[in-house]
Amino acid sequence: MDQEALLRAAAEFLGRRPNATQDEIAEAAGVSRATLHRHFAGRRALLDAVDALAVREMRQALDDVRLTEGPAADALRRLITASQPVSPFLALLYSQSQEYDSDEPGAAWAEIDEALMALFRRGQENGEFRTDLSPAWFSDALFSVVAGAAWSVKVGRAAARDYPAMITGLMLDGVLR
Amino acid sequence: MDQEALLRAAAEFLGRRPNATQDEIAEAAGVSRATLHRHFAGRRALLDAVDALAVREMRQALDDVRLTEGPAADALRRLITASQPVSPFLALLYSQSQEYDSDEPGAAWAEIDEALMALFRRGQENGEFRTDLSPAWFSDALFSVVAGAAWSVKVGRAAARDYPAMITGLMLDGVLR
DNA sequence: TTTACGTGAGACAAGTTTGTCTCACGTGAG
DNA sequence: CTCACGTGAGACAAACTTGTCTCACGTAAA
Repeated sequence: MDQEALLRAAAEFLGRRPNATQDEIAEAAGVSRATLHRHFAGRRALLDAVDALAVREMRQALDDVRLTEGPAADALRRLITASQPVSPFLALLYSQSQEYDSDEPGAAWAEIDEALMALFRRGQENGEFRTDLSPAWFSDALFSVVAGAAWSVKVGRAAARDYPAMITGLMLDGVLR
Repeated sequence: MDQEALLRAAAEFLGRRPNATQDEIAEAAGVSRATLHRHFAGRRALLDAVDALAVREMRQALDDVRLTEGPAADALRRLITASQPVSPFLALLYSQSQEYDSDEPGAAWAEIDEALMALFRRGQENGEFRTDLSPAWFSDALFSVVAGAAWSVKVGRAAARDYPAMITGLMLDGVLR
């Protein structure tokens, strides 16, 4: 198992069980605790690596989908689709970045949050999106819904292939017919 | 501090920090660890009590709002409003109920989940709600959005008084104008 | 074949958390 | 005033987790 795959497995498990012990994480990732330690020298290092992975992937997603191009709703759809690989651990990092003891991860997430809010603002300013709810809420809600969808997929309540449509449908149009 | 207030404070803190130690929980609740222990004899007992509190409050909310009466959308609005007191720790319990080691809490949550899905199905059958997304997803999404809103309120990104409108707006109508 | 490397298992020390208890104190009621 | 009660602080043992290391093994490449 290469380090990236190990890190991803650990991240996904931690996304579901923030309380997991190093033993449990290692087992879930299919390696021994010694091996986990060899790759990530301690829990702190592992958490930092998970955080860095999520930030990197979110930044990549933001770059790839070019949030500033085209209609805001289309950009949001692209982003939702691009978020799927990081979705199993996204909410873990984002919400805990507010509880984190280190300044740097928080700054990275703030930047990502700002990019999302800018997208929602753009949509509001050009008339695509409603203006009675705040961009900050939209950003938080998107993270929440992404996390919820990841969880649904993980526990088998939804199919992975439905991930984009589930979120897009709900975020853009809501449940009303 | 009476036991219920202590439990609620602990639950809210745990909702934000599932990893919190007993020391941290006690401090957040404004009591000593010894006192926390006197009320809840150990972490297991505390978690069980938090779970029972959330289940009780959700059941109360479901009873109060009478999900089977009136239009499904109105019932959903009533439920969203009624969920506010339990929102800070709802997602903690619901998502962890799937990871729980005890059968009973899972069963209680399954019952609550079923009531929610029944509401969404009712809405779909009578034409109020879209049918292309599943009631299971709607239920999961509601829990996620409720949790996200609670978090937004807690960290000051949204006002508590806006809680119902934030969720109702997003869940029912989405972000599109 | 040998060598290099990565690994798991197991051991052990250190660190942390938990469970539990005692003592002293403060508060409110009678 | 005394009594009853709840509490925090502190102590300590037990349990658990973490960090770290060594040894033996398996695998792949030369």
